[in-house]
Amino acid sequence: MREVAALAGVSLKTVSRVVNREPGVSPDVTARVERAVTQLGYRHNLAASNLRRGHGRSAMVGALLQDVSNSFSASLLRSLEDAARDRDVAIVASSLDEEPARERSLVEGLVRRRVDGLLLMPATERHDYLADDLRSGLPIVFVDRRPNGVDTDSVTVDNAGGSRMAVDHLLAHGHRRIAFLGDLPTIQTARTRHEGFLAALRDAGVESDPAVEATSLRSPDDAIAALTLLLDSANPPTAVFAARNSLAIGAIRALHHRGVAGQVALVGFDDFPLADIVDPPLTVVKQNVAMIGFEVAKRLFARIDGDTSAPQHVVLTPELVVRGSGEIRPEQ
Amino acid sequence: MREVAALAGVSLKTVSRVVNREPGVSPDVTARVERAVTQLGYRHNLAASNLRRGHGRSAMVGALLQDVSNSFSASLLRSLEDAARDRDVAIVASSLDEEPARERSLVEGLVRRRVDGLLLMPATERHDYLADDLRSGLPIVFVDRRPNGVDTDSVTVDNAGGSRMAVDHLLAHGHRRIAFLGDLPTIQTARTRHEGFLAALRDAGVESDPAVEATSLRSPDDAIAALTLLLDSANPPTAVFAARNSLAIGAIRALHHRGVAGQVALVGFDDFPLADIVDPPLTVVKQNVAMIGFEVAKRLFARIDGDTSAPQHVVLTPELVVRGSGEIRPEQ
DNA sequence: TTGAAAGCGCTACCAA
DNA sequence: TTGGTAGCGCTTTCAA
Repeated sequence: MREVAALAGVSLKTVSRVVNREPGVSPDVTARVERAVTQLGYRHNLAASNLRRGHGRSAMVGALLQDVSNSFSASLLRSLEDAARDRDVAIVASSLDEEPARERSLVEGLVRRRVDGLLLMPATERHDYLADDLRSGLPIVFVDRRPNGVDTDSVTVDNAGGSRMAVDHLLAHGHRRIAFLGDLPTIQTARTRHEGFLAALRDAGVESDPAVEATSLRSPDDAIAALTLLLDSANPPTAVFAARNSLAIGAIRALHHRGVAGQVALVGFDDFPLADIVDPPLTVVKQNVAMIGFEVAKRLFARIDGDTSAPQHVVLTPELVVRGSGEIRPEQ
Repeated sequence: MREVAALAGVSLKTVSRVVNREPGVSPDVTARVERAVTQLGYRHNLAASNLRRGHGRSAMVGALLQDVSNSFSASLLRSLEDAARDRDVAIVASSLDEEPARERSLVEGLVRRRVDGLLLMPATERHDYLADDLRSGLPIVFVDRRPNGVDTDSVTVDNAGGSRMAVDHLLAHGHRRIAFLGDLPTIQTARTRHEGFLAALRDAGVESDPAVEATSLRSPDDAIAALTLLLDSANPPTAVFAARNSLAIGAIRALHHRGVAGQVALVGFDDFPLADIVDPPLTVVKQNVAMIGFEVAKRLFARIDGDTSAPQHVVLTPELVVRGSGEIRPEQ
């Protein structure tokens, strides 16, 4: 910048004015400065600029997702990006992989980078560690899971209600022996979905059987193994509720391997691309990801713009999408 | 930081030493400073730190993908992230959506943020505009598409060769009338895939017919419309080559709608999750995304670490994955 | 082992 | 309309 000023024969401050398009610079000088800028290949340094401006803003927000390569996280990221674009805010994205330690160190890193806000799909159980940052004014919006130990905005879906929809649907189609495939019970959403599953059975007067419930399943392969075991058991389930999309995918594979793809009913939680053209087309409880992303972005940027109202907890209702796999009736 | 120094009764410099874990501070003082840090909720400011350090590094890299919510871009992002994690480098991710103007403005924004390097899946045709930044030492690695007008590292796949594999496979199964579904010819990879398609037919002595070739298809819906039209024509194709994954998805839907899913052969370019459980399982030419991501990250961080050797152009060979849809023979 | 002063690149404030 | 000076939060250099 000093060089630009020298070359254009003006002061530093004037260059600053031109670069920031501040009013009150003669066209003549503006042109001279701009020529010098391109000639020297000068690049404005945003970090230094923001430092001096003092407002402590970086024009960046952090997005801490579970896994940017999974469709749910990726779609969320995209929604946030679309909202951030108009404001020239950049997004720093990272994957947590359900590892609490990683969450904490990534949050730390983002705070050091002075992000203006944080989208957090937490891997931790308790969030007290964020209290300091929240108090100092860092906007944090939780997504998919609610904050615990601190109070800040969140956007979640009604997981228990979603499970209930799935189970009620299977019950309505005559099933009484419904397998449950779920993720780690330490994960809030996984736990709630399991509870919803059990509650729906109880309310219908159907006895649940832990023998057809598998939890702590982390991957499609885990789901394949678990479901295959159940199918091979003496008293196999006639229907399956897979409480996460990757587990539904594993379930589909397992059903295919065992050659019972059209005979055992299956409902998944969480839609995914192509769920309508797998064989048979998958009935799912769908979370409206675009809507979630929209709400999250809305909250986050409202906070960044100075909204200091009480924390809001938006809970969206998922929707049952009927496609075929969930309407298979039990044999005989 | 000043407050921390005051509270701990030491100088600024000493706080700096403790925060950066520099050696040569007595344990006693270290403890006092750390207590003050937690008490005051002090957060180290990385931007200011990097500014003063002068090396101009930000510990961030930019990733300019086509669309972070599509599986190819998202997987690439994930690979880069995994490589960046060990180095405590953050990733700023954005989507280009094939819009050249957006690419330029996003690059500009990242340069102003002084990212240490750039992963670019370009939306532009010519890349001369990057010359200044490259000359000034910004590492840029192109992925999926090669640079044009400037020379810098790239990691791509052999698109023409991949198309050839697909077509040869269909020819070997007796097809002579093969439809082509492709994206905008302005997109380098789309063009090359089309050329590979034509070359394979030519080499096999099969005459190509523009009537069964549809290009400029941007979405699954475009592919559905185009293929439906072809299927309804007087002389419909017996096989389809869909030169991008989203077009293959559209093709599957179209074949289902027309009830010819098991009768018309289909090969896609680019694998995607679940391609093995759609109906029929999709035969594809697969790009090894993890490998691409690995190579990209390797090049990028090598450059950041000061590698100044001549630009490298890594070309990976795709692989035909046989699953069923591509082995359907023409009727009669 | 600790500290004082200078300055990274930039902009706010005030003066000309 | 333009310029000088001070200083954002931090680290470097050199001295104590």
